[in-house]
Amino acid sequence: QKPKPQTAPNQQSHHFLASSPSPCPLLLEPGNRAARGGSTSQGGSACPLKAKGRRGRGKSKNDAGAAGALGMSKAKRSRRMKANDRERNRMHNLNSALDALRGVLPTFPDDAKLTKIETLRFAHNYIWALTETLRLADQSIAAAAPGPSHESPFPQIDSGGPDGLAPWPCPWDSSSLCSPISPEGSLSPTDSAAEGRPFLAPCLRHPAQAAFQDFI
DNA sequence: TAGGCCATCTGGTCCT
DNA sequence: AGGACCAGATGGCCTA
Repeated sequence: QKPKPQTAPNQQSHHFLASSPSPCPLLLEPGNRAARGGSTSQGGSACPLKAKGRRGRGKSKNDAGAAGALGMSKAKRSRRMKANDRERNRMHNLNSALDALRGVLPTFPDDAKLTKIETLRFAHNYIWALTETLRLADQSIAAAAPGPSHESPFPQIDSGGPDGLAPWPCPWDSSSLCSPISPEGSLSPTDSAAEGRPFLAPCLRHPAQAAFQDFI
């Protein structure tokens, strides 16, 4: 395993929603990912063909493989090549969406590009964090102005979704927002810890999050 | 050199 | 039938 620099795995969780010196409590630590290998020069590039002057990557059966020289009929080969083209396009679209997602996540400018899995995990945790922010703000307002007629300016995300979704109780004590790590979660917060990248751990009770989990 | 990350190819399956 | 989606395989690039 590649030794990842370990720097306070739960640091960002600890100053999450607190008066943090960081502009955003969810920022990934730049040192960690800056040390990660690999993904800046080629990974997720909008145009992979530009990578190191190579024309394409990986297997090139298109040229000499099964779809090429082997006994594949011209029609079949044509279908295969078209399918390959669509698949390439589909993956490019997926990567574009991933790039767009990276664009709205708070990271340091000089930070290394998030990997795909990091992007998804980070986005998941970021959403969770924002949700918690809203919930706590709502709690504060409710405490300041108690009354039956109180109408919250914030969505009541944790008390039943707007679309009739099941309640979204977070399994962790809201007073200690740090380290809501669930070892059972397929988002593998432990992986993040092992990598020295302190992502906020997921809250997987909401159906949308379950779907997100499936997606990952 | 090993391991991580990634793009691409490919065949199978499901959907329209 | 054709396209979308998926997962496995393969191999390149990069860093420690």
